[in-house]
Amino acid sequence: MPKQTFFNLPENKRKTLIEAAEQEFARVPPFEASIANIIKAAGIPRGSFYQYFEDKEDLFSFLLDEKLKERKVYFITLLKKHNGDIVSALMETYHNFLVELPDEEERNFLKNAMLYASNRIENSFSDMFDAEQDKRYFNDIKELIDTSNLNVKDEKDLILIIQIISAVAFHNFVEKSIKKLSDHEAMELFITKMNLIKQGIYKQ
Amino acid sequence: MPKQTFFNLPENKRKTLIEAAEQEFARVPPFEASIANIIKAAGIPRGSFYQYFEDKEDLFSFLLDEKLKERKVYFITLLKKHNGDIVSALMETYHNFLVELPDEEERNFLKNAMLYASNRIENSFSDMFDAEQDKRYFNDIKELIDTSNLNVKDEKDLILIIQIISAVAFHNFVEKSIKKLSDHEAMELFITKMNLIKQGIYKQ
DNA sequence: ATTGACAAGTGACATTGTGTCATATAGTAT
DNA sequence: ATACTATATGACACAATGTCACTTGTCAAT
Repeated sequence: MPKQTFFNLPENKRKTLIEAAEQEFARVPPFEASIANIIKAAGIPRGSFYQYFEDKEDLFSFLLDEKLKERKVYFITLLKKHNGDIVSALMETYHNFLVELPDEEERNFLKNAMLYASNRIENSFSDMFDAEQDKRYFNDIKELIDTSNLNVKDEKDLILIIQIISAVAFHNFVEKSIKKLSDHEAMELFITKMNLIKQGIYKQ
Repeated sequence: MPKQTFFNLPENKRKTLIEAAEQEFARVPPFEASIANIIKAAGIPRGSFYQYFEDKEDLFSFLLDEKLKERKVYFITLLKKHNGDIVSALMETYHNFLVELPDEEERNFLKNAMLYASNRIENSFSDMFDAEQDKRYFNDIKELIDTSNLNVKDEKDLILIIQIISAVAFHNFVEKSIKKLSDHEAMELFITKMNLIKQGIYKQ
């Protein structure tokens, strides 16, 4: 977590700094991002940076968490829209992520995060069950999911299902990036995979 | 790829260098690994390193590919042992990976790779279909897989299934590492996930 | 208004690491 | 012996990180 000093900063200074950091993390993966670039763009001295953050990692985590929070809120909206059908909701989330993210910078930030800090993101869903505020988030989601057509016998199964579809969505995105698939191609593959998971890969 | 010079090296010098590199990449994730440490441990001058490799990334890729090749060969063995049941074979592969990897260094190398170069590994299976030598590997595998109980209508579906179970295995490992689960706990979760995928997450 | 105490700001600096290059050395074919 | 090519080497230029001693700002108590 950033230090208190960071949160005490006047609004506009904090915004500028965040904006500069987002630019840098959109430009290159986190491990290549340079603090020097960030402070130059934000116009703050080197020492100040270390007043606000432990290090680059600390800043990156903060930004990533912010973004993921937004995504989670959005996912809840979609879950409602799809009447609790978790796979449909995820498909629209993914579609939106691929083709409707309007901001190039946002897109690249998330792409760099997914490719090079995947461990953090992949567990974004899992983390829900540890942190306190996210326990509430999971409960929200659990309420919304329609389990009547799902093959689950308890809450644990539900968690596993969320993990499975997240893992596949995630993998699909990595595949898209590496093979440079079009949005359409990636979406096709994703849909087929989801169908396989829904009906089961083994014959009954 | 390493430069020809590297392959021209006398056996023992090359071994020493590889050993030093593996140690370093087992110690820390690739982006924190230091060339300085590697050359110090290997006892070669700085300039020589750049005779052999483009950069750290080049060396890391080379080592990773070597390791993955070994894993692939092992997977084929298991596929035979399990009479073409791809899920059973993967479960044993995963089990072996968790509890029977004897070498602490090997284990850490792969762990660092999986956590911080996941994009490379996740596509290890996918890559099979691009590179030439790996096309042969996929054909080998395809021959061995028993598709009679699988819900596949063509080769494409089979590829997707391989991707799905790889993605889930991969995610499971990341989860284990981050939440520090025991081998046993991780294995339990994995088995349940595989069963969900086999029978389908939706009621028929 | 002055003081003191604590919070925040600052940039020079030590340290560590990277990739390059000019030069030295070894190997080989003629 | 010569010329040509491949390899070896470490000093160096450059870039980045994290720290620290010092400065500046804020604000409550007197």
